[in-house]
Amino acid sequence: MQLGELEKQVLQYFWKGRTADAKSVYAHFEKQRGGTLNTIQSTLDRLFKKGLLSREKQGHAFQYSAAMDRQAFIAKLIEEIGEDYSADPGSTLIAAFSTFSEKLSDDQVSALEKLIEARRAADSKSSC
Amino acid sequence: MQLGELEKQVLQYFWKGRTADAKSVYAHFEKQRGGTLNTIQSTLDRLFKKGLLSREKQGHAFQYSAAMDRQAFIAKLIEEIGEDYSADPGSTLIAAFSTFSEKLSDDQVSALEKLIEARRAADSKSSC
DNA sequence: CCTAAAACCGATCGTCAATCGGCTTTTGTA
DNA sequence: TACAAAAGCCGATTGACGATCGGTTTTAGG
Repeated sequence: MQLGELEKQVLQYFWKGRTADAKSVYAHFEKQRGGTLNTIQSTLDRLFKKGLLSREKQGHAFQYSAAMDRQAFIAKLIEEIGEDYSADPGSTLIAAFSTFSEKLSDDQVSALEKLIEARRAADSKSSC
Repeated sequence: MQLGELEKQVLQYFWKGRTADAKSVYAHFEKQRGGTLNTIQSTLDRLFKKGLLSREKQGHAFQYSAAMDRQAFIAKLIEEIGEDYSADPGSTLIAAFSTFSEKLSDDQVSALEKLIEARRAADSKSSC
């Protein structure tokens, strides 16, 4: 899932938990980058078609909101990396993430361990 | 770092630990996908310019090999995701990876824990 | 120095994001 | 119900970039 620059920025905007129509999004981005309402509109449409935004008609306009949160999206991207570059996504990614972890602080590594511990606890609960 | 389909395949080829010139790479890919030597050559060149392959002249031809292994490359991609989609790469990625870990088997989660433990041990050693 | 092999250059094609003008559809209201 | 504004949708264009390959230049080795 390769996104363009504007698409990324718009997604970030919706990850703040907002719900907005094209006009509002345009109002937000017009100041910092110019462009026209139409550009925003087609970007919203592209993101919708990619399944990254949800929308619902409300009066005149569609109200858009994030279809998945940042965390889920990033997890999806990580998953894709595995599919693209590895025959055995699981284990390769694990090793790679370990390599990546070299750039994390001790605190962050601790946080990761806690999260894994938590998911493990949830796991054993659901399987009993 | 977005790669094209052929680029990915060529990279995978070199991750098997091989060193090869354009002709050899072409011999390998010709059967499965056709194309010309020139196509392979320019793909090798693109990968070289992207820093993903190293090369060294040997006689007539360049001998190419992977500039970084699969693991390092994937770690790099994960890092880029953080840069692209998060103000705070470290912690967001950690949370996202935890989400991703839901798709891993218990064994794989254990493996990850072991790797992190190992990296932690290496860490405390180097900092003392 | 000459020649074959390899590298390099440049053009073309396909895909896709960004951009935006203009047409169509929808909706609220008179 | 008819109409005007608002919003959506369509199509064209531009700019990147990977894939592809023909043709020219460079180079290594005899």
